[in-house]
Amino acid sequence: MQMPVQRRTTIKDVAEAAGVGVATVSRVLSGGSASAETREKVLAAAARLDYHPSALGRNLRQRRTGGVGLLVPDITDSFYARLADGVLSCARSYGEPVTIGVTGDDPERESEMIGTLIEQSMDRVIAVPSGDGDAWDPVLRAGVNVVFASRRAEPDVPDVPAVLADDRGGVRTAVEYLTGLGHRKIAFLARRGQSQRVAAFTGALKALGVPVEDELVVHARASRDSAYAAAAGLLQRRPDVTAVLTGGNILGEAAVLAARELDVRVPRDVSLIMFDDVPWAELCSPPLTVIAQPAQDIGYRAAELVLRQGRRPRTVMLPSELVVRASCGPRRPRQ
Amino acid sequence: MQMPVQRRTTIKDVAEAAGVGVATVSRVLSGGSASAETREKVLAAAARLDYHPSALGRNLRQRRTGGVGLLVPDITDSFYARLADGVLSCARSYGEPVTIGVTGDDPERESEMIGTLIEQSMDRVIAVPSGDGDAWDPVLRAGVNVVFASRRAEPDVPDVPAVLADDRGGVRTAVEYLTGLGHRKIAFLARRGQSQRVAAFTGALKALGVPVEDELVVHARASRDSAYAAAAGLLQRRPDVTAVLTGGNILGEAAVLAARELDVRVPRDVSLIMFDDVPWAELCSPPLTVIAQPAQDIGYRAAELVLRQGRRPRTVMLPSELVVRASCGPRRPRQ
DNA sequence: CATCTGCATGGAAACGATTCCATCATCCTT
DNA sequence: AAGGATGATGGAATCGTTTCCATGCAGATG
Repeated sequence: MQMPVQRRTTIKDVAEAAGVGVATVSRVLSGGSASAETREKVLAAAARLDYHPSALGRNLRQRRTGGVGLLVPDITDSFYARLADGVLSCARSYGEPVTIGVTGDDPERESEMIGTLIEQSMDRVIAVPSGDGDAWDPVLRAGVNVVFASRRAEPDVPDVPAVLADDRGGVRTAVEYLTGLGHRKIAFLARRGQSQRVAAFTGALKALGVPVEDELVVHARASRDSAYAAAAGLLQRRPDVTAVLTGGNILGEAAVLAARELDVRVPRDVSLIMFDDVPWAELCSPPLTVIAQPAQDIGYRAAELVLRQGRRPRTVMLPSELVVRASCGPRRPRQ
Repeated sequence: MQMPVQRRTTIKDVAEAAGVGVATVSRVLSGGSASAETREKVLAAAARLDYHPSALGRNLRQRRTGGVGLLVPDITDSFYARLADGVLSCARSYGEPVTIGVTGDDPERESEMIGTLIEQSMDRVIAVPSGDGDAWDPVLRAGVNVVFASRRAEPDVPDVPAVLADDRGGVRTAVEYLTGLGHRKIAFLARRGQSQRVAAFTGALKALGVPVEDELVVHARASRDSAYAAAAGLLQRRPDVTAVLTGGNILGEAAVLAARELDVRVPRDVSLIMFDDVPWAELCSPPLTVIAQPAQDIGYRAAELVLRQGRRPRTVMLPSELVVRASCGPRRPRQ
């Protein structure tokens, strides 16, 4: 049984029903000037016919698609999910739809998605940039309003505002905390694209007079498998390491699993601090000490920046916070 | 410094550059018939001008927006995030953008988002329905291709296919497992809208000859707070309960926290089974026994259904699986 | 040779909104 | 009372595509 598909009621129908011209209907509906009497008639007709303006017509005429595009590396990662939630929540209050793309932190896929966005004439985009800043050139030239969230592109793209968490501060606090507990051999498990955090890490070590070993900064790709391999590799290769800082919750998860698998006790054998507070950090055994990031806020603020016209600051910095639970202890050599 | 915004190159520009008519360009680019020579000229011109067709123009003409709409209760919930990931991954292979809306499991918000979808002329929608099936009437009448994921609307909407996990089977296996361990007072922590699972739960109990107590089915709203309140309330009010089944991972998280707070040991005092396997279930202390759901698959299959034309089955049922870890033990009275 | 078939082609009409501009009525000012 | 300012109004152009249809040409068929 096929339901008859009814033709969409257009502005023309409303105009006819109200006995006025289409221009008048458009004006009334978008808040232009009109006499009280006409306004009445038009609104009545629109309601009677259950008229909903077509975004398509409007967008074509205005040469822009309403709504905002959002590009994140992985929607399955709690951090990006919360970020997306912030964007969605802000966009909702503006009545704007949000189109999401997953880049997998792959520059090529990112370019592909950017292409789609241009094709859609999206003129407002929030992105966690994965790759090459140069990929954003065509977008900017097309007049798209871009805001970066959670990190900048590299090489950096000037004129694009960014909403960031205070990585530097978070890392410094964490490193100070660990050295305070006596740790000297501290490793950093990073994902590609976290050069900002890595820089903050080595900087903090230097500032505290702790020798920096390049080999203690380990890079993984964005997948769970790669994260696990990196974590397990580090723990096996360097039994002298007594503390690990992970650049994200996927890596933190991998570190916990790898430690458990290799029978390395947390925090007895190694202390662990994870970037990003997630609901399960508290449920974990032991509960994890984390550097909390305001993921939802980052998304919300970025959306505000992209949706509200007006002066746009170059950078909005949001605070990170060290949340101490039970995954760190005093240094005890493992060997 | 303001970058000059360049005018978009249109099909007309290409036609001019290639020395042919616009109709011909359109035909060549969308695979229509044309002589080899013309095709050559057109493609060369298009490439030279870096022409990207505007989705806006096409959509208006074809009276439909490409892409698919996706409505989920909460993108922050790992289950829905994975479901969304499945949808995104399938849609990507079709080159279709995905627009996401969060309903918060609130029928009113759902209606609002449905309104937005219609306004956008989205003609393909995947939804985890929150409320009233009747809210979907206008959408269907507008000729939109809808597929439900993870659950059906109630009252059910005929003619809308659904991709579901085998709740019934999962619940039955779990209940059999618990009764096998000697449990008789088994509670179900449900979220609103999980009547399907609740029915399966009471059904399974009946089939095993265990008396059903209505009071042991507790309902919570979609928020973390509400989930915690429900879990804590249950554990305090009914010290005779020795096993708890939770209808989702948020409720599972709440149950673990509440138990810990109230000094109820898992699995010594109560056994716990959670619906939906999440990465942290293994990291939890104790590791949780769960009913795993193929969230990503559900999303992928739903997207396939909505994107691929052709015969659409009324229901696609995907298997659930009981993953036994360490959160269940033999019955030991708490009192 | 006349006609028919088939194909490539381009002009023009949609699609549904916004917005420019010309028209007209009304009211105020001098 | 004439002129100008103001505000409401509707016709028509526009956005960038697809698609209908008429045209013209080439080759096949009677």
